[in-house]
Amino acid sequence: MTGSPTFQPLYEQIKSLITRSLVLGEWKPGEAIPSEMELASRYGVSQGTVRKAIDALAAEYIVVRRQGKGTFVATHTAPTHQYRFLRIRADDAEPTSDRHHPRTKFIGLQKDKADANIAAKLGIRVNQAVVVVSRVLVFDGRPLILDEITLAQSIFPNLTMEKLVASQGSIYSFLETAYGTRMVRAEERIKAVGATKHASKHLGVAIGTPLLSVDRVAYTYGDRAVEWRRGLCLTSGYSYLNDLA
Amino acid sequence: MTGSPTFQPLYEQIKSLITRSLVLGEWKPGEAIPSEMELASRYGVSQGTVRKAIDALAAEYIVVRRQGKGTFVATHTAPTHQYRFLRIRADDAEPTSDRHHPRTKFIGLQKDKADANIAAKLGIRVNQAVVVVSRVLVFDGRPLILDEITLAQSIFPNLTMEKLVASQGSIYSFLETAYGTRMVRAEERIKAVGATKHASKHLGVAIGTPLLSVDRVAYTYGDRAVEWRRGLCLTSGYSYLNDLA
DNA sequence: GAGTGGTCTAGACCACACC
DNA sequence: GTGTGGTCTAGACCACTCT
Repeated sequence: MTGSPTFQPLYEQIKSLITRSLVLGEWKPGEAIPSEMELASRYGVSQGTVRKAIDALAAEYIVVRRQGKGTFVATHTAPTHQYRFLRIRADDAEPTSDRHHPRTKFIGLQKDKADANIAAKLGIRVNQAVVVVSRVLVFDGRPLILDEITLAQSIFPNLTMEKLVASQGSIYSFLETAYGTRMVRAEERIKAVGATKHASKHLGVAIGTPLLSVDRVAYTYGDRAVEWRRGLCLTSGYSYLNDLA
Repeated sequence: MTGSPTFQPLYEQIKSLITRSLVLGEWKPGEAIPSEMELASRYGVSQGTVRKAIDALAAEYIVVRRQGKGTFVATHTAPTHQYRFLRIRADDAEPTSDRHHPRTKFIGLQKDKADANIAAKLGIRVNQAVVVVSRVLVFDGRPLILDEITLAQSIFPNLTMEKLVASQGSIYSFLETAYGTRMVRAEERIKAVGATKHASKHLGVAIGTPLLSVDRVAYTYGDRAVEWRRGLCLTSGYSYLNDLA
């Protein structure tokens, strides 16, 4: 007779509890979470229910299962997952080939205040402090992508060029180890644009050259937007890959 | 001591059996497949194992579950799934809004022979007969996408302009009802290019205007490639959306 | 061998659709 | 009410990893 209008399965609730522990940092990226049996007794449910909750988290790449070893908090630091969100591949390479590590050239870092657009995308207030990182990604010696990455200072304080340059690998890997904030998913909006003067300089092409403009909002646990970026991408010999299902 | 090197779970085998029935047309798109209990007794396994097989098929949108009613073969004919693979959205629309049905303007249909590139993509022999359909998709009165769609005649025989024009809705919906071939997934490769003379004419923009070039290979059951297309897409006021996970 | 995730089963009960 | 898919449980056994 309670008449709960919104029925929520037990495994969804368990999934939320596990996610909550991830947000609170009880288990850090790369670490193992407790075994299914342990979690089952902790939450007072059967192992099968915990399993279904973890299945859902594994499907979202929030955790990774390894048979015989345990279940681990997913991370961007592993070489194979460094550039998990990067969809650019050489046209002559296999889509599945993971050997495409670009080299990063940092260009600048400016402190700024959020305008209305960025404030809306990041869910912060207008004029709140942000950091804008500019960089170029170099593939096989060719500068292909010019990125402008905007982060809220409240979440990523004391970010400096020195730290970025010192960090190896992807920026997500760095943010994860330095601030404990892991990017879980992202939304991209793609357009075709002509190269601006600024882009033409950094990518070494003529002004007006067609480029992909890739806008991205990246989210951490609990669908919280924590990054906005715009990438300008040269696509001669390279393409943006997407699987539709 | 048999030492089976490649262990395959029971539910994977059941999944293959169900897929086989789909390929053979035992259950047509839109129809219900037998209940879990029926399939369980047919294959001599428990209901839970059948459930797991169907779960996998449902995750790939090959079948659709409806609580209380049954499990149905997925289809492109439902209004909400007509343009399931179309990722273009108006910038001012919600990404989730499904009200974006474009209008189709067919331009031409030519019979041709597969060149090396198309033969490789479609897995057919060079010089095998193909049909190339040209069309423009019109959004809100504006011509946005110029498509060139290549299909093997062996799979889609007797395709004519009349039939296409007479068909309502998406081309996948038509191919599904007319030939029973359902597109299950697709791979796209995206580049930025300048509008050719041909494209500029049909999209009403200047030559050289930056466009998205979207190459697609679409697959039916069993990962069989059955369509190759190239779309040229104008992105003023509209974007290509992609979710990264 | 001990511990982990992975599979399979059998049965109970819940939520939903149709009659 | 009957039949469907959806959830939850309990237990058995398999496959993998490490010691």
